[in-house]
Amino acid sequence: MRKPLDPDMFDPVCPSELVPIRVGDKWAGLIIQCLEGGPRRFSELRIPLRTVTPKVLTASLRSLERDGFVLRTALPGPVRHVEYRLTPLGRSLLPLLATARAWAETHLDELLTAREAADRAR
Amino acid sequence: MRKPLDPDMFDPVCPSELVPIRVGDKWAGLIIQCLEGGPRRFSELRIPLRTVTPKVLTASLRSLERDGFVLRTALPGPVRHVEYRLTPLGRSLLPLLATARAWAETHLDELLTAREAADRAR
DNA sequence: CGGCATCCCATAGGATACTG
DNA sequence: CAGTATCCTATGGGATGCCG
Repeated sequence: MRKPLDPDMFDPVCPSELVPIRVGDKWAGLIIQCLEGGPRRFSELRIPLRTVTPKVLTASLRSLERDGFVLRTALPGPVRHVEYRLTPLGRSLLPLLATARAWAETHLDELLTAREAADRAR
Repeated sequence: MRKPLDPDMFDPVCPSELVPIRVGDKWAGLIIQCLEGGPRRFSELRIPLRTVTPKVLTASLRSLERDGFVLRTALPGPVRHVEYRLTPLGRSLLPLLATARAWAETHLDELLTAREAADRAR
């Protein structure tokens, strides 16, 4: 049984781009949280990540793999099947990502308000 | 009495660039931690931040100000004097930055080891 | 299915020099 | 002192199309 992913995180209405906290590159944080519930395949990752292109997703996964956050496993068989899973090191980032999410939930609108006011003032 | 800053944070031997956690732009996290101990002037910030150029420091401070993390105050008087201080919103990032630092202290060498191994394998 | 090859562009950020 | 002004480049990331 796989843990469902928080839908808000990928909601274009609340783009993570506005959150001034990033883990790795643009997609790494989301990827790691996608993998929290267990291994995922390449195309499974593309679904919640909607707008990510294969090239960029590959690059991000390779980077995560290189730094020991993610383990890539190509399963044998007639059909091609590749799995990505978190390593313990990758899992060590989960509390941080949860904290970042919590920060965003309680403070992001303050940021937005301040930005709006600053932009209106000039 | 101003709280001394952690020297390791700015040590080129442990460049924060390797830490896959960023708050805002390249310098924002360091700036915020520089301001933790109280208001600082422009040129005071340049000292721990050693390699930052004035242009980039200005840009980062403007961005932090725009988003309500930092308050800029130009004090009156014959000599020019500008102070930067954290707002409550800016302070709300401090626990996050502390967590990031803690992560780096306990896991950064794992990352480095994994990266080294991955680079040697290819 | 799980990518890679190619092209392209915007932006971040650094170097250097100058100023009110 | 606290910035601006210019210029320059690296790279992150997107678009598109092809492949075993």
